Amino acid sequence: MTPAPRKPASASSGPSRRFARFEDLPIAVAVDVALVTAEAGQLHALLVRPTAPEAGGDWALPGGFVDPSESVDAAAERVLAAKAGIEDVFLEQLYTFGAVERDPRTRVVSVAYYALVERARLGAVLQADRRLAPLSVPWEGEAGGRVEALDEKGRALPLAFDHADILGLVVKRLRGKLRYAPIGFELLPDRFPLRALQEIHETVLGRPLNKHSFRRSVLASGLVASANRREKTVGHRPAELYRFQASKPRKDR
Amino acid sequence: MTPAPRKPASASSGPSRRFARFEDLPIAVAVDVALVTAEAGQLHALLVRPTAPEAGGDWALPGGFVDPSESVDAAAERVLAAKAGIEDVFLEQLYTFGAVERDPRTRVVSVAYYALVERARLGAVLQADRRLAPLSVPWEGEAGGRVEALDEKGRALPLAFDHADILGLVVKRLRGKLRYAPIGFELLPDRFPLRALQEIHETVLGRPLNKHSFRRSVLASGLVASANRREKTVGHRPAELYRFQASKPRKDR
DNA sequence: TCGACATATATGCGTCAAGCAACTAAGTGT
DNA sequence: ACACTTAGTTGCTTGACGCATATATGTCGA
Repeated sequence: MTPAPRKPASASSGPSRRFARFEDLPIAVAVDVALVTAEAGQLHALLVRPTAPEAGGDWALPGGFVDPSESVDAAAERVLAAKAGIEDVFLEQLYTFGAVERDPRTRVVSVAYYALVERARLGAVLQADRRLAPLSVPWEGEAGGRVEALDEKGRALPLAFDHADILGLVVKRLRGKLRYAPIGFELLPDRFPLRALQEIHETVLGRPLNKHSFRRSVLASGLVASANRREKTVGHRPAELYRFQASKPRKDR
Repeated sequence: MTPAPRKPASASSGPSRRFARFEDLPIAVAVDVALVTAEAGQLHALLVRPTAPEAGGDWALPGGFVDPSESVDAAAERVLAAKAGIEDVFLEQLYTFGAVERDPRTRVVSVAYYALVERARLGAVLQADRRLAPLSVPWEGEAGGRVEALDEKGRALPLAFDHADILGLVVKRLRGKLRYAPIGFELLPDRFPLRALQEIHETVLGRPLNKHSFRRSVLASGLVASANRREKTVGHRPAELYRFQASKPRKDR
């Protein structure tokens, strides 16, 4: 999974070193955040190139160590704000990666998060050092579900550590969550045509959905309300715009 | 959420203490394992009384600190084997609890796991210091979903730290997972009547299921196969016994 | 030995959600 | 006026699920 040095750094710093108190155990706690959006039928994630060549110069998810005075959740928010300038978005813990040698330098346990944001909010972030890379998402049933990040020519970008695994799990989580949670709205602007929501779902699930069925179920869910407005189009009938509505007036289940 | 001392121990050991290397950051990494089984229509979890009165003498989930030389997953397995004598069971990461003051003594980030096992495998474990406590499981839609552990008289046992939150999340996870994963079999012996599987599902979901529908969907799933055997009963028709079958010969979806 | 009893298993049918296809609606441009 | 494109609707079919009821298979007691 990771190249080169195999022994953890803690071992090389003294095999018989003892720690008087458990809070001195040399395990660093970090967070990695996958900032995901959808555009043109593909999922995209924000990647940064580490300034230091420690990770082999590979592209990486924004991340950082957890400060002892902050909660792990707060660390994820801080990282997202510092490295992407993004606040107040859907941010949820994904999974904790605790393999011994996931970082060849030293022992790091990383709590991975994923955030969802509409594409338009990322404009200011996309600079030289930071990029929004499209993800090559494998078919749902495929073994492993390993996800690659692609550059502008469709080549796979080398990802640091186990960050490809993290992205793979993000996609799995999104697919599972879409079945019962309204996460599609996180990737859309305030007002949107139903077709855009369907495209989001199809992008996440990786398969086409029936227009009538989708429309029927979304409207019946009570999660959307008409904005009494229409989109501006250039050669065809404009679609009605909807907005997300938190209330969920279904009977039960 | 937790009583008494509010300041983390790291602060009291020197407010301006610096750490030369990030691996000396004073955050301890621990695992807590909820060992869950089902019996008589109720979920049960294994609780231990800490030998030291550090946690206020409250009942707690089996847990321990992660050793720098082992993965977090391995630590969970080790804790389960050491404190419950249980190996080779369904064991899955649940969530990582990272609030600053979840343990009033010092900063501990805990990776929670849950394990499923059939009741019969727990026999040797239930001793004076360890107990299998029934869980009072709130109704699905209920706010918070906080779960209590009950003693033999139905009174709520005081639980250490945020362990009640962990148990609440276990129940939520089980309910969600039951929809698409065959976790019911983990709680049953090798051969079982379908009625027992339905009882497991009803216990986890907290609501009755239609017998015909349940039977139909389970048999259609291809996950069970007849064991060509019947249970031994004492006054009525015996049920056919089934066994879990890994293959899943459905077309898709 | 036979019938009451309890639980298992099957049958029939109504309801509802989802899928497929074809149709109508509302814009722009020639 | 008519072609073109996308939006939205209608009708029908299929399949999953729920409820009620009937039949099956064992034990047990009169």
